[in-house]
Amino acid sequence: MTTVKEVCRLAGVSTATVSRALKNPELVSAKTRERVFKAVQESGYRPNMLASSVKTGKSNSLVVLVPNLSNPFFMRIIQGIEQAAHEQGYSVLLGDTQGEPAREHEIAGMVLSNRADGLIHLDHSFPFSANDAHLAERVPVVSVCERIMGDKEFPVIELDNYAATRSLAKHLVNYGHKKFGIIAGQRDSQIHLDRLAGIKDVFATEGISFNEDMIVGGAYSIEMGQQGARDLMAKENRPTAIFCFNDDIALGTVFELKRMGIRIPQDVSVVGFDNIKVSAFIDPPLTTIDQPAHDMGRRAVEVVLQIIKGVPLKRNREIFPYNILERESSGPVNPDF
Amino acid sequence: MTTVKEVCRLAGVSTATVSRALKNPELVSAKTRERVFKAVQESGYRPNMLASSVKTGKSNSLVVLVPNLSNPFFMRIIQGIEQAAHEQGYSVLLGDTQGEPAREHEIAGMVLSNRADGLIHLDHSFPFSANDAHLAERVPVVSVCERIMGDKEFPVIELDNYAATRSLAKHLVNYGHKKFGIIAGQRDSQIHLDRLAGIKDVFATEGISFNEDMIVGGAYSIEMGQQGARDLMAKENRPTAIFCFNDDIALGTVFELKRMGIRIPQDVSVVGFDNIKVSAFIDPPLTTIDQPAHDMGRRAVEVVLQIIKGVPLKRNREIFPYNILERESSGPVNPDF
DNA sequence: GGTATATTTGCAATCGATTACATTAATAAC
DNA sequence: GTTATTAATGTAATCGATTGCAAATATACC
Repeated sequence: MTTVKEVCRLAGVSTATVSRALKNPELVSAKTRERVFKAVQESGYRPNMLASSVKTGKSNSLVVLVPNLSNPFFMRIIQGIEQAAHEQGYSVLLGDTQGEPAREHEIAGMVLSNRADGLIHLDHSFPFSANDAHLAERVPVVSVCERIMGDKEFPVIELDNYAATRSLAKHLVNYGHKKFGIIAGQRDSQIHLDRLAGIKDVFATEGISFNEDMIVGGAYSIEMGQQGARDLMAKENRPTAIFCFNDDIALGTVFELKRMGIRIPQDVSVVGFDNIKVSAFIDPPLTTIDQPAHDMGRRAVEVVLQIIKGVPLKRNREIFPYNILERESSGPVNPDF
Repeated sequence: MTTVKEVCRLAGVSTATVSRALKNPELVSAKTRERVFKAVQESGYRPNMLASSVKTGKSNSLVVLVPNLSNPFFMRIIQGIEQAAHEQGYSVLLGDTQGEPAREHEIAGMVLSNRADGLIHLDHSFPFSANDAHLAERVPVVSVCERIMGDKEFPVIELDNYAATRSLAKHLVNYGHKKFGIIAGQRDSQIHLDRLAGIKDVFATEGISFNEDMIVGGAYSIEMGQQGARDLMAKENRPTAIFCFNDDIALGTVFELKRMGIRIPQDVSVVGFDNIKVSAFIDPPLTTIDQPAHDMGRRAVEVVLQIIKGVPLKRNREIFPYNILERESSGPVNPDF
C-alpha cells in the first residue's frame, strides 16, 4: 500500500504539503501542487480514509438500520439515502436487523464505535441497548417513516399517516362502503396508531361503527395479506372494503381474494399503502397512498448531517405530503355481496 | 468521547493491558481482566474501530456494488451478503451505481482507500477506472450472478444460466411452442449470452430456427417488459411464447399482454427469470427460474473473505444450481393464436 | 531456598494520516 | 534597500488504538 511518504519522496516535499495539496489546494503554490499531483498519479496513491478519520474524528459514513431488507418500500428510501449521502461525500453502511434487538444494538453501536457518524432508522424500535441508552444522547439519529418509541424524542421524517388513511377511508365511503376490514402490519408502532386514527375519524363523522374485531394481521408481508384476507372473509359480517396497511399486504390480499373467487373491485375493494413499484402492475392495479420515499430518504440524510454538524433543527418532526392514487382495486360497493 | 485512557485511569492499568483484555482476554490475568471490564462498563467505553483499523490495516467492511437498488432480486442477494458478513464480524457498505461508471469507480475506490477490505460486485462492468486498473490486482473482488467483463478473470458466483434457459426452452417446446420471443435485459453481459446460448441450443436440436429479430428489449425493468410485449406482438409473425430475461420484465410483459386482451397462458406463455417474491403472487403466477440468491450472496462473502485472508481459492467460478418453477404463466400452445 | 520458566504487565514505537506552530521564502510598502 | 506582511513549506505532535520487546511478577522444579 503506497502511503503519503512515497508521494513525499517522489515530489520532494513534506507530508504536510502533500496533505494540504490534496485537501486544501489553495494553501499550496501552484508549482508544488502540480508536483504533488504528478507524484500521486505516478505512485497510484490513495489516502487512507481510516487514518484520516481517526485524526478528524469523522468517519464520513452513515449507518442505515432496516427492519427487513426484503420489503421493497425500504429500498426506495434507501436509494434516496444512498444518493444524498453520496452527494455529500458520505458512504452508507447497511444493517438489516430482521427484528432482532441484539442485532439492532450492534448496528446502532457502529456510531458509538466511530464507524459511522450518524444513524438513519427505518424502524420504530429504540435502537440502543439498555447499557448504551445514556449514550444515545450523543448520537445523531433520525427516523424515517416510523417514529421511534421511547422517552427520548428523536427527529423524524414521516408521512401524514393520519390524513392519508382519512382520505383512503373517505374514498371508500364515497363509494358506498360501510363494512370494512383492516389488515395491519406491526401493531405496536406509532404509524399504526396514526393510520388507525385516520380511519376511525372518518367512521365517526360518517356514522360507521368501529370495531376492534375488524382488525386482523400483524406483519408487513404478502403472506400476512393472504392470511388476513382469509380471516376477514371467514367472519359472519364480512367486509366489502379492506384497508391493507402496506402494499405487500395488499398484494397478498388481492391474490388470495381472487383465488377465493372474489372479484376486485366488483365484490370487494382493496386499498394499500406505500405505492411500491409493482402495485401499478398487478391485476387490478392497486389503489394506494404514494409516499415520497425517495425524497424522504434524501431529507433524512440532510437532517442527520445537520445534527452531526451541530446545526439546530428548525423542527423535530417533518411531515411529508401523501398522494392518493385511485386505481382499479377500489370501486363502488356491491350490495349483493 | 471516552477513550482507552479513561479506562486505564479507572482500572489503574496501561493501554496495552486494556487492549489485550478486550481483544485477547487470555493474555490478561482474571483479576485485572475483571477490573478492566468494570472500568469499561463504568465509562461506557467503546473502542474506536477506525483507530484499530488503521493499526491492523483491516477495516472489517465489505462494499457491495449494485447497479440498481430498486431491483428486488438484488435485495435477496444483499440480504444474504449482509447476514453472512455480520456473522463474520464484517459490516456492509452499499453503493448504488445507477449505471454510472464514475460512481462505480468511486465505489470500487473505497477498497483502495482502505474503507473496505473487499468488493462484492453485482454487475458485469469492470469497476475500476482506467487509472486504477493496475491496482485492481491487489483488490479482493468477487462478482455474483454476473461475470465481470475485461481481461482479468475475477472469481464469480453464478447460476448455470445456460442450463437454466435450456430447461425453460424445453419446457415451452414440450408444450408445443414453435414461435418465440425474447425480451432481454442488458445485452452486453455474459449472462445474456449464456442464456441466449441455452435457448439457441434447444432450438437447434428441436429444429426451430433462431432469428435475431425475435430479441427485443435491453434493460431489466417492468417498463421494458411492457415495451417488449408491444414490440413482439406488433411483428407479423408474433410469438406464442416469450422468454423474459428477468422477472421484472416478465411482470411488465404479463401486465401489458393482459391489457391487450391476450390471455396468459391460453394465448401466449410467459416465462421469467430470478423468482422474485411477487412472481408467485401475480395473476397468473409466473413460471420462472429460481436462483438461490440468498445463498449466493452468503457464498460471495465467504469467497471474498477467503481472498482477503490470502487463502487460495479452489476454483474461480462457482456454479449454483437453478430450480425451474413451473407455474401458471406457461401452458400448451394455442394453434389458433 | 535458589534457579529456570511461564505469566502478566508496562513502555514506547507504530499505523497513516492531519494540523498547530515555527520557519523560510516571496511580495508589498515606504 | 530595509522592514512589514503575506504566502508556502516543514517539523513534530497528535488522533486512538495495537503490539514487539523488556521488565516485573508468579509459578515450577530440584
